[in-house]
Amino acid sequence: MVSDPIDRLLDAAESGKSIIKNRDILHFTYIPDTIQHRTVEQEQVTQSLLPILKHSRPSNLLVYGKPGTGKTLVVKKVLSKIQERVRKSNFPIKLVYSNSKEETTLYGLLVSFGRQLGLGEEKLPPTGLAISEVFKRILNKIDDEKLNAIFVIDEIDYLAELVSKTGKDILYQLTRANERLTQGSLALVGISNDLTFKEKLDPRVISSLGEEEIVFTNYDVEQIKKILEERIKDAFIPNSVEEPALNLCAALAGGEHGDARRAIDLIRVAGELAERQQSDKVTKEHVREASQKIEENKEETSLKSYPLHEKLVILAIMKAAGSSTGEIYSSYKALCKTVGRDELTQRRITQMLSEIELSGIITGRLVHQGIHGRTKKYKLTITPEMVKKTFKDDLTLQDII
DNA sequence: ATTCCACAGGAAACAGTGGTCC
DNA sequence: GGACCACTGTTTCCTGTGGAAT
Repeated sequence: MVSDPIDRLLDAAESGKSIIKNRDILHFTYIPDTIQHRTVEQEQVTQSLLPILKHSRPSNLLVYGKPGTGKTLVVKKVLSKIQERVRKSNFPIKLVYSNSKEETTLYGLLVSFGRQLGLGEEKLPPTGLAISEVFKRILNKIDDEKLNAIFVIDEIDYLAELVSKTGKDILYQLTRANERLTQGSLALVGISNDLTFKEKLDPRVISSLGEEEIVFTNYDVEQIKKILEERIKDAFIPNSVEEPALNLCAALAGGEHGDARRAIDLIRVAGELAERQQSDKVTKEHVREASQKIEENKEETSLKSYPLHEKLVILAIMKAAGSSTGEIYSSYKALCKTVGRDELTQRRITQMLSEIELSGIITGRLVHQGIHGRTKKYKLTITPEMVKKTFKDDLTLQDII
């Protein structure tokens, strides 16, 4: 009897040889207790939002911390607790959360706020209005319903960037909104990964936005280890994660930025790998493998998500490794010709190259060649096979790979 | 000491899309 | 149906640059 490979895997999965008993726990945001190592910060955040309980407007608040330090979770937890208490006292506060990285435009961010305040499509169309008009409608809504709104703006550094790029001073207007409100109030909670982002802001905004500031320090390796241990206790069957594996996991994530999110991802993937290999323990090797796999996945997804011209540029670099912008550009032009697409200007391609460089798929090095001018030499950081593998599904590219 | 290369990369303008408002 | 708006991806124009060659 020949066993079908699909059946074999399904049988194995069903036979209960899994060492992860609750997968959900292995996601960063799952248990509120992820942030139990953040008691000081929890207190600080609560302190500064306390005025809400006394029915007055709290100070604006800025929260800093590197990714995976639990800052968003803390803010959300505190606010939801406050909201719960306030609900009983029938003092209407309205919590509004938005992430400026997900809402890629100023307009989108404001609309997302408006939606959460209960403005429907007819009051707040998804496009077409002037930003100042959207703003006015939001303020009117707050005033009309005598709301005490709290806007939580996650990754506010992105918003600051948008503001400086477009010249529309949304942040300034938001901080001054209370002067225009007669019935309601508006408080801001900004969350940022970047401690230096304030430099980009208008000083007037800084003074009112930064009324209170709280910094989340990075987790150290010991703390990450504790966090992992707690998760492992609940998510894995007992004794299925070897001590060295745990240590390595904490070291890898702690060494980077003290990123608990990454640590938890790592142990989850390692656990899944171990299961797939029918191993009953998660070993150091699994963690190493997981770390590598996460890297590769990142590369693959970012490669796949590039639009056509970016892909052509990457292929051009691949065909002429270690070459200068000029060479890449002519190689790119040739590729455009073979696939029958109009080529973009060199200026645009230089820009693309720096964009791709940011993602880490290629690296560039500025070289001065005396009379031969200066140029930037690029090369791939991933293997050409990887590129070929991910691009081979793309019909337009099939001929040139 | 000057010149001059081969670009880097900033700023602004533009075209096109998809929408509102009156 | 024309004026206006936001936004994206691009083009156009531009200034700046370190060191080999002269």
